[in-house]
Amino acid sequence: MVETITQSIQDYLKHIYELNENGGTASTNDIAARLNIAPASVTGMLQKLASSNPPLVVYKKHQGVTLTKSGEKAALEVIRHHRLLETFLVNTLGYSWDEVHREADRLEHVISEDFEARMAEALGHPTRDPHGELIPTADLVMPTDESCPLASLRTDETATVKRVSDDDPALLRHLREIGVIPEVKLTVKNYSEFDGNLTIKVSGQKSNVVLGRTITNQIFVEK
Amino acid sequence: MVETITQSIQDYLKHIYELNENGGTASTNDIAARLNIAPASVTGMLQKLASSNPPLVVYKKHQGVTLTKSGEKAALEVIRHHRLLETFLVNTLGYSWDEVHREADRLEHVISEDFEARMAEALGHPTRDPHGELIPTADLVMPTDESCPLASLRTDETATVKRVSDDDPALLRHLREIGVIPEVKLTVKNYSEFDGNLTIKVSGQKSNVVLGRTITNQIFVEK
DNA sequence: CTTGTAATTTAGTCTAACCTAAATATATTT
DNA sequence: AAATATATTTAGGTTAGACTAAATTACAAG
Ligand SMILES: [Mn+2]
Ligand SMILES: [Mn+2]
Ligand SMILES: [Mn+2]
Ligand SMILES: [Mn+2]
Repeated sequence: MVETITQSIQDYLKHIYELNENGGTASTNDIAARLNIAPASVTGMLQKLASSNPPLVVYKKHQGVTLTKSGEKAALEVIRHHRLLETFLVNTLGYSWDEVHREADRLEHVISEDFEARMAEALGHPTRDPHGELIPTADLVMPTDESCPLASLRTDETATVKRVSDDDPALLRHLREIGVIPEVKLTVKNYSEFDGNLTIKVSGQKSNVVLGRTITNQIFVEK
Repeated sequence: MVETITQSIQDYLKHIYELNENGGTASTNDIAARLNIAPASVTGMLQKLASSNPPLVVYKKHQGVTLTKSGEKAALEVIRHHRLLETFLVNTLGYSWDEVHREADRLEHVISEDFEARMAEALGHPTRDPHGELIPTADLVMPTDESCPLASLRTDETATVKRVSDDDPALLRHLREIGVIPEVKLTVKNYSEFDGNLTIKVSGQKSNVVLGRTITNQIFVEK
């Protein structure tokens, strides 16, 4: 009696997965904010996901949710679709990295497993999408991510950009302009105690850039 | 007050377009059969499409529907998506021609106009899909089709295959095997008065094949 | 430990798109 | 022209997934 995983449910699971990655449990409000849906509607859906067979989330009133094993598999399936699609759109159809997210957000729900496999094959089984985000494997295992926010670095530390947040096209265009893309090396020239600004030397760029917390929290690096 | 054209409506319009191409008006039952939906539900939808703003179909009780100009544009938009997608799946992802229809039937509703344009560009603005069906132009005009059913040919007539019906994967695999694909030449060696069977010599194939009415009505040729 | 605020849940509605069963209109035979 | 068969419509109902407004619970600060 495995109920159907609709497109809507897929989006819930995907966002719960991402919230779980950071904060532990995903709160009703956070899910609502991400999905642009009223919190009351989210509560209804969480109850449904928790009492489906098999349950997709673990839910206790007022305590948010975590994914069950089944829920996680379903989430990783969608995330794999999303990230392979983004890679495919960039490599095969010449999209730029700030344009792919919205397109992938719709396509992720309708491609077949065959389509997924053919993309992976055509792309040479990539492990990261154009924003550097890790692509779950075909058997739905998420590789471990070693990166930390650029915001956590201090003066004189050097690191390699691994991934950047993909949901703000304007930010992505800006990052491309200042050369902050995956696998690029950078050095922190200065840290400001007061506002948290970082002055950064990006490898291959002439002039330094100063980046605020909002941005440096969306860039992930490995030292 | 242009109401939203949902995925469901897109499918109605697409099938009404194709029914209009043959029979003039599309009947409730024919639409129902094509969409696998109860006739009563189709009536409800037709009433809605007729009274939307702008109206998408012309509907008078018990007399079936035809598309309005707006309805036709919306239909051609979906059909263009569908046929470009089929071409793209074959050319870029190595699908065989019997596998593409189902995939395209889902994707056609979710790709952006940008995706459409990029596909067309990448494919060199094709005019026919893998089954030989004509692709509406970017400004949504359907090229005129000069072909007639193979079933209408008689002994000693020669013609070029232009397109074949795309919705039965088993038939498509069979046609590929006997060499009946677009742009291939063939000659009618015999016509049977009784069952309508045609004996065909397909260019490039060793032995003749005998094809029944069900098949020869789904193959379209130009003399 | 009380009180105010923020988060969450409940209750009641709405819409799109389907369904079945019954009623009615049209078409085909006799 | 009537009788029958087929096609279509009407009526009433269901489900998924959203909404708003009101009620409740949890949490933080005094
Ligand atoms: Mn993305
Ligand atoms: Mn999505
Ligand atoms: Mn097709
Ligand atoms: Mn479709």
